[in-house]
Amino acid sequence: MFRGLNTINMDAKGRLAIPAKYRERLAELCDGHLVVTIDTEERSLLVYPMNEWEVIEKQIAALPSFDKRARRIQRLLIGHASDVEIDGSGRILLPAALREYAGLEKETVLIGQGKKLELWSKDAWEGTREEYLDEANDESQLSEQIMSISL
Amino acid sequence: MFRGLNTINMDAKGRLAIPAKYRERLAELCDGHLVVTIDTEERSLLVYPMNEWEVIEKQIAALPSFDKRARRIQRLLIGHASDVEIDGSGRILLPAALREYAGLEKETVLIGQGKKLELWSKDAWEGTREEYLDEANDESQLSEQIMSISL
DNA sequence: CACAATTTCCCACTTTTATCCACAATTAGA
DNA sequence: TCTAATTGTGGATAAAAGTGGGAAATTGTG
Repeated sequence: MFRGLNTINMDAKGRLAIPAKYRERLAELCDGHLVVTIDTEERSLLVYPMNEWEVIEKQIAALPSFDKRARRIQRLLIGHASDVEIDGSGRILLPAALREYAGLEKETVLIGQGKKLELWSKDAWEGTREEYLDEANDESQLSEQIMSISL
Repeated sequence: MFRGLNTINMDAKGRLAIPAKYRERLAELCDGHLVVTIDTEERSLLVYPMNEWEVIEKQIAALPSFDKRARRIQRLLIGHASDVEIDGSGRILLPAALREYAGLEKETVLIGQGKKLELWSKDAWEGTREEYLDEANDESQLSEQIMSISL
């Protein structure tokens, strides 16, 4: 499971150093071969090890193609999915289109989310996080399922 | 079960000495491998032995990922969860982002809470404790379940 | 086909992190 | 109360990771 939050500076060429603690696992899992796509709910990016992505892609591709919403999801997710390799210095190069979508400039935040990672611009993340915290304290908004977890 | 309250000075590098009385147990339970994340209700941190954390993480990860509220909780809890190891001198290094979240500077309070520990800045803890005491004396705020406990 | 622009690869430098060690403070025992 | 053992604290140093930039290779274009 990927977990935890890492702030990473993207350089002028759009290169992003993957935290060293993740590299070994990524090398094992997928030989450093990742897929980056957009998160359709937030202005952020999703980063999958190739093996995990393939599972997701199959599910998306299997959606009924006569369903308009399904086709939209397919266009968005598969359409933006970019193959990306970890280079000799542990960095990936993010396609300009994806950088733009997520508003990435220099300061970014890479967040472990179980089987995948999420990538945010630092500013966007900090703003969004405050909203989340407010909502997490509003019990009326939480489902029973969530309330039942005893931390 | 962890119980009791310990005041600990964090050093300039963000290192925190785990009370000696906990060390042996933590070595047995999880080989000194801990996970620290944020408490979403208070500006404090939760410290879990790895084995306990894994139980929690599974429950959180199992929430339906198409539910926005669930995804927010996942982002907050799993996203801030940091692996941390007890070093040769019995200390852990707290990631800067978590220190910031809980407003930890130097004086901190580590509080035993059953299967986990909570970490507060001393000032924040003392303020919050007073609030709790006031509320606990206001019987109208207590649920039947709480009232029924015979101390 | 030549040239420009972009991308990829590689190397060197800087910064950060981890590990180790030494000493101070505290506690427990005699 | 003194001594010994354990715990707390700070810092030095070696290793690793992060960062930037230049040259070579590739691609696109006139």
